[in-house]
Amino acid sequence: MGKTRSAPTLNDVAKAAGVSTATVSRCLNSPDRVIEATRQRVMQAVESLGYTPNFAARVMAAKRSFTIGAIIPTMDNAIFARGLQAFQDQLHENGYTLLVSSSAYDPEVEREQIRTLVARGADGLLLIGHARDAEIYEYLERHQVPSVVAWSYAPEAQRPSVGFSNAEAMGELARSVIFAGHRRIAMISGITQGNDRAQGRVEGVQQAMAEYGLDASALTLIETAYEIDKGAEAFGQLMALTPRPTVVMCGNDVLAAGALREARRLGIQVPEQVSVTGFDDIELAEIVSPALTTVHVPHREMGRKAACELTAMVEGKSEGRSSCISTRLVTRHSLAGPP
Amino acid sequence: MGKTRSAPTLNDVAKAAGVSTATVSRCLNSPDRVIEATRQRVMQAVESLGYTPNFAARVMAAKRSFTIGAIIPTMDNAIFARGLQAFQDQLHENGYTLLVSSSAYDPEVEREQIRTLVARGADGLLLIGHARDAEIYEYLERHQVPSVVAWSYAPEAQRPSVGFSNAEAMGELARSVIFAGHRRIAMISGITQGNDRAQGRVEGVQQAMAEYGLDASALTLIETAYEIDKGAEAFGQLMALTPRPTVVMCGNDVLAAGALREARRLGIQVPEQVSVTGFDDIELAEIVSPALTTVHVPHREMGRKAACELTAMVEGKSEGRSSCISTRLVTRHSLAGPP
DNA sequence: ATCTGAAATGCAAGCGCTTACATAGAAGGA
DNA sequence: TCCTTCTATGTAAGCGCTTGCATTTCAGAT
Repeated sequence: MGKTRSAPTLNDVAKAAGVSTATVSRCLNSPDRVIEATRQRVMQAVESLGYTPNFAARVMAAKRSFTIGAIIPTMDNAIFARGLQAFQDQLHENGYTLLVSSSAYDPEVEREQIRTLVARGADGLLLIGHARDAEIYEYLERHQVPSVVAWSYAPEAQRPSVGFSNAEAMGELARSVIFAGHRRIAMISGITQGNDRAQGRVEGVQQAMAEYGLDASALTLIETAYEIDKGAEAFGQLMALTPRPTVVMCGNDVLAAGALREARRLGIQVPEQVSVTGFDDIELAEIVSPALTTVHVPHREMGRKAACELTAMVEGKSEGRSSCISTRLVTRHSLAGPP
Repeated sequence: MGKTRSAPTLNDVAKAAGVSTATVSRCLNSPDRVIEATRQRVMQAVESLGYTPNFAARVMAAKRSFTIGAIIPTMDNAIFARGLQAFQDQLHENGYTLLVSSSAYDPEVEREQIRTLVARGADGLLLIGHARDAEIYEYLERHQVPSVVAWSYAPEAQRPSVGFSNAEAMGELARSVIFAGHRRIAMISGITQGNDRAQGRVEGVQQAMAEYGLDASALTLIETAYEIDKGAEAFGQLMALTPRPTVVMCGNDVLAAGALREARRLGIQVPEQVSVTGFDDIELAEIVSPALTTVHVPHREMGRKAACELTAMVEGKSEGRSSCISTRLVTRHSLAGPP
């Protein structure tokens, strides 16, 4: 197959330009430390050889990767998409690259991914939610990798977090549900085990019930994975109950979409016969019919803030401050009074 | 600041276990080349030090990263999610890690991402669609990075591809639309510029029309970005036409979901007053109402096949074979005869 | 007991880059 | 003119790992 031209290295560029590798490196990394004429010669060589620096070598020598890692529970649905996109955009603006992996809500997998990302030289990590083995935080500390937690706000934790109070946000929605007259309340929650966001949302509902003098332990609760089909299934079970709940509050919009789909299949009118609510206000919420009454989470804002905080930490400009973003109710058509 | 215990290296492990670094390395990479007793000692040291190999160093020394890169046009919606998930799962089974970036449908960005991924030592690349500068393929060749194209099937191209014929798939749907009696056909397509999938889908409709003796140039076509809002907007424009089309074929389910949303807003009954079709059969298709008549693409199968082919190429076990997967029509409720 | 060959382990040379330090000109002041 | 002070560039030491080759070890054969 003839001469196998293999990828050019710094050295090749240096030779071609008649300078040392140090100069080429400087041209690429701090152009102003090199005189104009030399720089042009070097850049030309780079261009004509089609040189791309070897990342591994660079990371190794510089001990800096300008890469941020993020581990999200799932890529399957849109829950994290918008926030992550904003996170990435901001990161890019700040000169960093994002590496994403998904843990499938499995702590064991997550731990593994964290190690992988660190081994790959991530300068910082974005984590979702606080619930996590202390050992993991120790590991990050040892490797001196800063991290911020998003989708959850807990100023009392020593970890910086950028998010909102899941309990309060859901509580607000629950109060308006109760205010609409509902008393037989059911909830389809995500798995609360090891998921502080899901836990917070359940607590939010319970607190609101307590506030209104309802028996919070009377809340009919089904926990299931955050999938459309699961939401549909849970809704089916709930509708088989006697007496039937008059409202089904869902842990997120995906679950709610499943509930709505099942309602349609069963010929149950929403909101005439039963009300349904969501959480997150992803695009889906507006597409389903009836459009979902839900809690709007400013994902973009959260993503951007998390990115800024994290890069500041990586660059030693911040010790890690938590910030709280505020959610708001979005009233559409899936919530009405009880039948 | 006291003693800063920093991350342990191979060397630290070697010392702790009283062996050479070579032995530790072998323990980790080919355990059977090391005697049981030694291995135990080493593993114990690894464990107690909390050692994680430095990825950059490993890649550099081994010239192998067991990493595959994928550049998809967007992460925003679910179009690529399912296929990519399957791709990743299979990759994981084969012992590889996936790195994903999204190009926002911008060739310039894509080219950059490809370079980045290669620089990061990706052993192979997954690309979406064929339309791409020849220069890019040359670059990949020079760096000896194999690639496979997915979401598109073109056996005549020298690049291996795993996908389906977008034209045929859409053609089949179009034939059934025409068969249902529609003559005034409109289409909301993704941007066809530099997107062979979108082009193929449009051609599919036109071919079907030609087959049935309709004037293919009479197809009312709107090109727009693959976003819900855009789909809604385009649908609005189409409905303002006189005479109104009796069916709106959408380039994918996302666009169709937008169309349906707008129809509801305008008080237009689907499919009584106008029919709507989608493409892809993502979860969304079943959630919207009426549920979409669409083309089912076996994304998972495609993802797995692409992963297998690509890893085979990386390992020198394949020269790169293309394979075609087959789509099928899914009849739901959004398509009926013309009013 | 000695020899042989295979198996286990050690040695050390890189992989491609960054960067502290050394060096060489150039420019300006005395 | 000579010396100081910059500035631009070169030199070379790693970064943490893998791996070809050399060396040691040890079981079995003689």
